[in-house]
Amino acid sequence: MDSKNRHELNPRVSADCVIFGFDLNQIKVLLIEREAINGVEQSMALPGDLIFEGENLDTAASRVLYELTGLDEIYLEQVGAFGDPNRLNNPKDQLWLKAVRQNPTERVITIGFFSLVNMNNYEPQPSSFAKSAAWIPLEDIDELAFDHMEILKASFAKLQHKIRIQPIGFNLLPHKFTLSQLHKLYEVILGRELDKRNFRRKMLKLNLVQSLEERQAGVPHKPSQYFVFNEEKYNELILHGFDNFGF
Amino acid sequence: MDSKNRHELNPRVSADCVIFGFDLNQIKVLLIEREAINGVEQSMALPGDLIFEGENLDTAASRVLYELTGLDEIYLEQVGAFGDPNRLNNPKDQLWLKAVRQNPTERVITIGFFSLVNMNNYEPQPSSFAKSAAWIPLEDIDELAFDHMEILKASFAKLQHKIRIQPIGFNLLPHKFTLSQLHKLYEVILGRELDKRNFRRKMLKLNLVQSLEERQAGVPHKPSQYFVFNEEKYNELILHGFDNFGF
DNA sequence: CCAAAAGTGTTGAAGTTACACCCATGC
DNA sequence: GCATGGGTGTAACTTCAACACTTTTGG
Repeated sequence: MDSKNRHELNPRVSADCVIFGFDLNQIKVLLIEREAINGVEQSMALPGDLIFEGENLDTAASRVLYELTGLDEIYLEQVGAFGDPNRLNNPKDQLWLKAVRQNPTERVITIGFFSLVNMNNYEPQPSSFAKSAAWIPLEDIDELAFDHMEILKASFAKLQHKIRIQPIGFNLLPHKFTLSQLHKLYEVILGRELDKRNFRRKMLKLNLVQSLEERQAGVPHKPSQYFVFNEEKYNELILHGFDNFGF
Repeated sequence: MDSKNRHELNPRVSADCVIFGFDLNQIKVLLIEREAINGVEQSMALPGDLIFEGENLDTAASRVLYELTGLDEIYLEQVGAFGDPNRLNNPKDQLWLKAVRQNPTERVITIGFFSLVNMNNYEPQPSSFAKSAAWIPLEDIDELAFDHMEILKASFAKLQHKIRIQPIGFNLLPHKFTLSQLHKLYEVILGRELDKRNFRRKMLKLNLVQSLEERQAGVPHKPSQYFVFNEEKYNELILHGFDNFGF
């Protein structure tokens, strides 16, 4: 490509990120609140941006994530390209694009990503920029700008599928966690109850977690043991064709 | 988007198709042979094209498939977007692009698809156009133009994964087939032997195939029974959360 | 002592793997 | 009658699903 363009925006291609978090009770998504335009309220939107000419697609997604949250080295996975020619043509969305884009009617293909973050590592600042971000419970989201609802649904479907095959859920948890927290995480992602004993048995058999001496303190019930994720074991399992968590 | 542009090409986005076939013995891929440029031989390439401004991504992929093979209503699945800024910058590839593209140095993001076809429905015509197509055994392919090798690998990995979850393999077979052919298909896609008796038992238990009265004729061994794919049963299984073929 | 969540084993059913021989046909 | 691939059953093992009570803590 033309080297003169490397730091210019590519007006035809963007990256949008579905950022999942887990507050130990439910799945949340980090969304952008946008100012009303001419008095018309705007739906929330996924964080995203046009890519730079010299930029990889996943670098662009990482950049969006970093610029919003300051977080780096985050689990990120491409979900696919979304390119309906009419994806930006909703009148409300057009209002907004006219306010912020040089050429608001240009067709843009977006590449959707999802990422998994430990919510504790990012607390949205009230209106830190013009646009402010908020963690919204997944189940409360029923409308988003553009085709972002479609991207969100595809992302969550991929997460649901992938968590059964690879232990990516650990990216949503703090460094130390209890088995109950992990259990709850699997239940909310898969959308169904999992038998507590069977869950623990399977998880421990996989050796993906190792227990610490430390226990919970200050809880009004039997304190739970803390665990950490065993990365070496994970890498070993990946090599040997680990592909079934059993759920 | 600007309606004036609907029938123009979008110079920044293309669709490339990995077209898989199965000759009852091995997996083949339909590749494009390209003329040498200035005496420099060109690697084979995946069929693909820039998209039109008014065109959906999967419509563009279908169009590529249709223009090449005349086939319609083919199993097609998006694999993802491939957008390395240097993906077109190999000198040999640049030679070719200079010969065929208006702006050969423009960055192009491509959306990769794979499709599954019944090879009997398309016999490449020797040089039917300037460019001719050929079915190449998957295992013989070790070099392709641009980043097409990467797209091929991602596509095959997705095929391998998906065939364990959904019975998409039927798209590679003739309308009537034998269980041995189906068995062989699974073996070559998964890359390992599967026990004949266990395979048949599982497949029959799923009720995804139903036997015809008809048997093979003219074979120098016990003639095999023909089966057809049971689409109603498939749709029923999809609804009820069918997600494990058991391999 | 009460409420709350942590933690723990067993059993029956289902599914998976491994394995060897007879059958029908063309030549 | 021989070569070729088609077609079949069983037994040992592993995995999965279902299920209830005791423990530890804070208040």
